[in-house]
Amino acid sequence: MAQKKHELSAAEWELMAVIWEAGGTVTVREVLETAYPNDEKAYTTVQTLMNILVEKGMLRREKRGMVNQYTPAVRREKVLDASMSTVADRMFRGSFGAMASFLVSRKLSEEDVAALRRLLDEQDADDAGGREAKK
Amino acid sequence: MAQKKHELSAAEWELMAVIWEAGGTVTVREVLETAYPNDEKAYTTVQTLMNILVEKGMLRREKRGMVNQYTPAVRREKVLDASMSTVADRMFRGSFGAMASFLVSRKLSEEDVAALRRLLDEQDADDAGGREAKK
DNA sequence: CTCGTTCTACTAAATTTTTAGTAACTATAC
DNA sequence: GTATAGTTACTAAAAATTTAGTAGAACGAG
Repeated sequence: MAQKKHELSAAEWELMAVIWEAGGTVTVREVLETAYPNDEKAYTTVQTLMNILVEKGMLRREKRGMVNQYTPAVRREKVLDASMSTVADRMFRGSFGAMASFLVSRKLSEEDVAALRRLLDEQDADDAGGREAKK
Repeated sequence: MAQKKHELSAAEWELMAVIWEAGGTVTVREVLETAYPNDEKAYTTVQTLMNILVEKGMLRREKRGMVNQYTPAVRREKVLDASMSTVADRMFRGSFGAMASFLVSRKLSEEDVAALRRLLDEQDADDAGGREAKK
């Protein structure tokens, strides 16, 4: 038995990023080779982490033949929602607006800013088109 | 001796948020009462954390009379820079643009979006006024 | 078959984070 | 001046994270 908090740790995010990127089902070997092409971590380390991710409900494990196949059990957006909320709480007193402002004023390149403006305009168009706000 | 990584943990951020907010110099007692008005944590827990924050270079400690006074040794923006970079690396493959887009499309309220747009416009004005890009 | 490789399940240790207790030292209230 | 309340320094243990080893099963090459 184990953890109450099902937040992703740093190492776990590293793996999940690779797994989501892969698109479908992956093995320990595949994740290891993608994430740590120069054996920065041991095979069994990745194996252990992936099993923890199963316990945390982030991955599903299914044995095909001898080998375990892992599939994401949660969409990245869902996890980002939770994680970014945690970050906002921790660093910006819960304000996503403050976080966005920080990014704009200190972190975004000119191209980033231009893209963001385009996104805002699109969103306006959508809103005008009658999409209702989502909880 | 101890840690190599001087990143702030969750509990440490909680305290630093209060301390920066306070504006000046604080004591353990003050931080405890502000952050945990209902004794969610023990006095000595906060004391220990604040001393760890001194070790990490986040606070300066100076004894006034019997009591330790703690002062921020780093500005919040500086720490945010580092921490947000870590978050971007972890969750958005290092892309602040992607992080900002995520916020806009999934997290910001209408008011947040409006404020963000104003900020972008201001920034445009500044750029037009001849401020050069900052590294 | 037997050998070497690969994989799994299980175990466990090192590190970091989180929490708090204890002993001893003041200041002060009386 | 002595008890008390608040503070510090020190210690330490629980919990979570990170890392990896070991034993044994299963597969493929020859």
